[in-house]
Amino acid sequence: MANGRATEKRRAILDAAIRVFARQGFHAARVSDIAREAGVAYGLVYHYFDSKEQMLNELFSERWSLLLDAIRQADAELDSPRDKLEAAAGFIIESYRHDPELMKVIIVEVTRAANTFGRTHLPEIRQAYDQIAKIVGDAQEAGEFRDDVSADFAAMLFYGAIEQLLTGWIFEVVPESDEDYERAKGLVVETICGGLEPRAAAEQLAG
Amino acid sequence: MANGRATEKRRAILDAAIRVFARQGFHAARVSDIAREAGVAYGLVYHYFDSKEQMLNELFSERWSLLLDAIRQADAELDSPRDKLEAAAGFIIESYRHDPELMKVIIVEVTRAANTFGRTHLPEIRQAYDQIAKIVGDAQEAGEFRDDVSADFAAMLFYGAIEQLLTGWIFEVVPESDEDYERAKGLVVETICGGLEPRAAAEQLAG
DNA sequence: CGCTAGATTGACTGGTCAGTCAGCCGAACG
DNA sequence: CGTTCGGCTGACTGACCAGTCAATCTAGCG
Repeated sequence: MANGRATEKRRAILDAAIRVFARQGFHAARVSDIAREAGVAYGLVYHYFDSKEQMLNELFSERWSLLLDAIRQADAELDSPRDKLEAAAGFIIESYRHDPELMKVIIVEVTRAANTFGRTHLPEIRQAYDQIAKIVGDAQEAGEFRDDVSADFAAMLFYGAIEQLLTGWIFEVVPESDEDYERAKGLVVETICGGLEPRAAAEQLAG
Repeated sequence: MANGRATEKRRAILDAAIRVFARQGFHAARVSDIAREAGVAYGLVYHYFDSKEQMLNELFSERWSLLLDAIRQADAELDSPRDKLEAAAGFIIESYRHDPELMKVIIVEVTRAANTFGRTHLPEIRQAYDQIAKIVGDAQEAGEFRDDVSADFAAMLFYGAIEQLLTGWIFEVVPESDEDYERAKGLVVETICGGLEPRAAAEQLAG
């Protein structure tokens, strides 16, 4: 089927773009590099995409919507805020484990590049951020988290911490083991929540 | 004095570069923009600097060494790990308050751009990072911080959290007040330390 | 088999800019 | 007043590369 073939080629180009963007960075990536990597003529790239930038946008949005869904689902299906946050952190870390090149591109070229593409995607990025804030806010109302740290602020720290963690993996070239990933999921949440949760026992006893 | 004049011009170019990099980002910044902003002929830029990149490198290193000194000094002169971390966070936040454009350039173009210039400056960036880890590590040995979270890991979260905070200020265009800055200093540390400090009272009473 | 439409090709163009360079200006000095 | 030298000028060059386009190919259809 011609249509199927065409779709395959389109995908091949997009996948090649991930590899090239991850290897060279968006700016240093030439469209000709992507074409070569995909084993395709230069012009074909422009048959399927309007511009180099559009490829990056598509890669980002495709993946980011999955993240938004995952957080939304975690918020709906889980009870404790800790579990929710762990699910969110877990999804991001799993995304990296599953496709480090794509996550590298997303973080380095979009999420952490807020003056170029991040600008365009700021609304999407904000959504993830707001969802975390909502989880924290709900927990505060329920008395499960202390409320002297604003939910937005807490979300920011949570998000920044995870991003820094991935950035470390991406650039310090630490060869991460499966245990590292698993441990990290728990530790991020444990470290952050330790500061967010009221120290019930101590305060109740003290007060 | 001719020499003094020359030095002045050099500084003017560097300052113009800060403004232009902050406004347009390093990649979109043309050397001609910097020259115009500095009120200087195009060629003069190359009289004082070898390349556009060198200007960015110099801006970064100049400021970053101050940060390293500040953390080192805080570690040496203060006692509690909490105070040390608060001094570190405070210095970064004050740097932003004092010269937001320069900090924007440093964070956006270097610190968070680890595939381009961050690569070059990774050793310097790592030093800051390692100093935080040392503070945490010492606190763990002294029993002031829990030791089931590795010092490197904690440093990463601490650092990522602050960077995200500044990034938020930089891009969300939240008009920050002086109180915001002051509050943020305390809250970052309070939030992170809450998770790092052993809940002494509770555990002692429980155990 | 001839025809059409979409897939595929890659040479070419136009615009952009970092960095160069040949020479001008003005202050200090003899 | 002439000379020198560093500061200073801005037009120019060479390289690079995103995006275009006219031409070729191929699959399927009547």
